[in-house]
Amino acid sequence: MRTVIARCSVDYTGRLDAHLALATRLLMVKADGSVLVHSDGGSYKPLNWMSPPCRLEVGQPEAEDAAAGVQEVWTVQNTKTDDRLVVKIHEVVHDGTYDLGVDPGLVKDGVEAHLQVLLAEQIELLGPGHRLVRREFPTAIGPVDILARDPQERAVAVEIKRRGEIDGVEQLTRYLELLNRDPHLTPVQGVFAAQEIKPQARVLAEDRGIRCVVLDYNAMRGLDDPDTRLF
Amino acid sequence: MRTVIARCSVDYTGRLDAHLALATRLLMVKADGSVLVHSDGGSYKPLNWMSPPCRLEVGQPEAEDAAAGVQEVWTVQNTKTDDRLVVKIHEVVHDGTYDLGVDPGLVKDGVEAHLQVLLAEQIELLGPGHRLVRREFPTAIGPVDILARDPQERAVAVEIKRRGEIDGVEQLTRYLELLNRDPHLTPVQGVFAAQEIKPQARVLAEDRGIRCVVLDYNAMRGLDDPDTRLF
DNA sequence: TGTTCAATGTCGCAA
DNA sequence: TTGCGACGTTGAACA
Repeated sequence: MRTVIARCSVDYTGRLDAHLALATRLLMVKADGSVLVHSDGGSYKPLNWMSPPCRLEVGQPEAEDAAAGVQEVWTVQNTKTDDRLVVKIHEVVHDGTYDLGVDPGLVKDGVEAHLQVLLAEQIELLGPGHRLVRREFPTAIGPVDILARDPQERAVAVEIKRRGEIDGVEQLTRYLELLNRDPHLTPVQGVFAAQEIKPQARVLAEDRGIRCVVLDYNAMRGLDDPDTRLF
Repeated sequence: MRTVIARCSVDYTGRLDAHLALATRLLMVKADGSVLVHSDGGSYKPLNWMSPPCRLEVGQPEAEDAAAGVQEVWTVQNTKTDDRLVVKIHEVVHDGTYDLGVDPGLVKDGVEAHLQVLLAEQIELLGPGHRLVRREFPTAIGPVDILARDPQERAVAVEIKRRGEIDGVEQLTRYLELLNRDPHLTPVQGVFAAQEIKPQARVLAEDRGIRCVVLDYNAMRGLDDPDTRLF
């Protein structure tokens, strides 16, 4: 990992063309040759960057640029596409190289998959007397998150999202249409389950006769076997 | 802008929970208090981060952590949500603070919009005798990039992409299906115009009777009024 | 301020 | 490799 604080201008050519006027910025050069250009604000997204696989070449400026004060020109060329990043460095404020080693990586918890496992374990959150048929119930257009039976043995198809929005309702609608063609299943009740359900999604779901269930992730996890916790 | 190279562990709690085991990483602290945690690889996305608005507080470790070698604990709390990032620092390899000033910001060029304007001006790139009806021709599912008429006055719908891939062909197909329902327009010829067209996209387009046109952006811009150039 | 839509999206998984 | 969908998506345009 190399970090350079430098007054520089930057040009990107590739899927679009983008230009950064002369200013002081942080340049981050990673072990794989990728380069990030950060300013002192904004989000986690760099102002400009080059993703791997790519190669960084450091060269001398042409006469015109040299006359304008350019000390060094970095050319970062993607080795697979024709994307290119050119950094013209006018002044280096700081330059450091550090050995970071290999990162053990990020461990995530709380994604949709975990919600699905928890809801399968706690299927009565759909209502008393519900019974799990299976998770990832296969259909021609992909698996339904959960298939269950209600106390009257009627089929219930559940679509789970962390955040319930309209596209999730559309997805469930497609599943329901398909599942209802199966004489062993029809009529299939739809349940849209999410930690948070957007008003628009709720309206659309209920208009289509789909029941909405808000899941309390922390409560569900609290009931969960602690051995299955990730950390 | 402050950059710290440190051996640290990181925990995020918020929309999900995520954990980074002890390793050496780059911590970037921006002027607005936001923090990025980068490893020496991967993409431009940090392993973990906190977006503004947020506040960084530096504190002492609890007894147990101190015994495990923690020197310092950073707590980065989002001031609007309950998202929180906790960085436990075991060893600082480098610590630097730099004044970057305000960034003039990114100037983008060559996006789809500019190609659209240029092609509208140079509509005969579709073939001699073509005539522009309008850009952003409205349909129920969104505007078509360009609607034109060929020399025989037949409607031509154009979808423009910088890089022509399959999803662009699908998009145009949906527009064509809709436009062809209009008796004043049907039959509508489809044209898929891009600086570069992927072989798969070309095959799919031609299979559907959609014509492919490769645009030479530099040539088109050369014919354009230089006053409209961005930089 | 909230909503919708594009992004140099990125990332991960399965076919 | 490619296709598909989720993302702590982010970010901008627009109502």
